[in-house]
Amino acid sequence: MKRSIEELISYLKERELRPSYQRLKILGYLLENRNHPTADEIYESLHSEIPTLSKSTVYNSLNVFVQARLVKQLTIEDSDTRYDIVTQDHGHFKCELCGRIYNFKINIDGSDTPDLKGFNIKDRNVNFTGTCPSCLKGKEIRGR
Amino acid sequence: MKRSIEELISYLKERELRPSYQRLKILGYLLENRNHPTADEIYESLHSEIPTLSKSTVYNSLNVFVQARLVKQLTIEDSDTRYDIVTQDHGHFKCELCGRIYNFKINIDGSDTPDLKGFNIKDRNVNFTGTCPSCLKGKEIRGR
DNA sequence: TATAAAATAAGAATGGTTCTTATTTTAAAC
DNA sequence: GTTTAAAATAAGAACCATTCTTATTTTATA
Repeated sequence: MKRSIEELISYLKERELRPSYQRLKILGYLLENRNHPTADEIYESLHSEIPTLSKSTVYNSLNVFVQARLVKQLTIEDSDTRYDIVTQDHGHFKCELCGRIYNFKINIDGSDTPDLKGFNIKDRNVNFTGTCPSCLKGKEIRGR
Repeated sequence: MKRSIEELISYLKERELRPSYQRLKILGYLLENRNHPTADEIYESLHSEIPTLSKSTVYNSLNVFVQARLVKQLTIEDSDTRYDIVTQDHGHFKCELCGRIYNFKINIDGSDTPDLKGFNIKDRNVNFTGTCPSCLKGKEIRGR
């Protein structure tokens, strides 16, 4: 269900970020599209709605959101930077066939990892790649 | 201890990769420098030794090594692509102050993760960022 | 309403990586 | 050792994701 504008404004004001129209749209997009979009996907989608939207604005806004810990930036493979509105630690699985990204629950915070004794952990990323059940099923059916 | 040329040649031949001089040097570099270097770091280092070495060759060789699963490509944050000769699953911790990358042992293969039931997992990456003990110590001493 | 600070627009610039093509190197066959 | 085909390299152009620059617009405060 779509968030109200007031909710989105709150999101930003709580973090002392000015709620410009563009920022609200970008934030709204991330809340409605939890498929870890790239900056380009966000831009392409909103650009049709806001013809004057600048790609610089999208990048700038995303960077500001990441800085404010409102959004999480993730790179699962290559230099494929994506954004996630769910900032609590969780894993990401990327299917190499269809490219879809699945979230999964993780139980790893590193505090009990001997190798990391004395380290101050700020961010945790768990990223897997492989083949999802849908694509595995497709392969089997095609007899590959 | 430096690996013999014969060992390096074996590494490549086992995977049906032609052991050109440049490839042997790049592979040797990764074995001797297990600090997850970037392509540029590898290039800059070897370039003084092989003045005609091309950056394309470094990228090409690294990509071929990754393809052959001889080397692992990792991206801990941003679009900071690095290479690791240790291909067994393990975690990486990157210090945001000094930039150093630490390896740590992980106990996560996903086979017991309910959310990933039916998935075929090919690669696992666990990446943390934060502050390492050395930098934390430095901060304390400076009274920050 | 006025004003200062922040954000945006638009495109230039940057830099990491890939592409292109001529040349060189490798390896197999003889 | 020579020949030859295939693979790899060199060198720089090209690409593209992202950042930078600066004039203009928007936001928020007084």
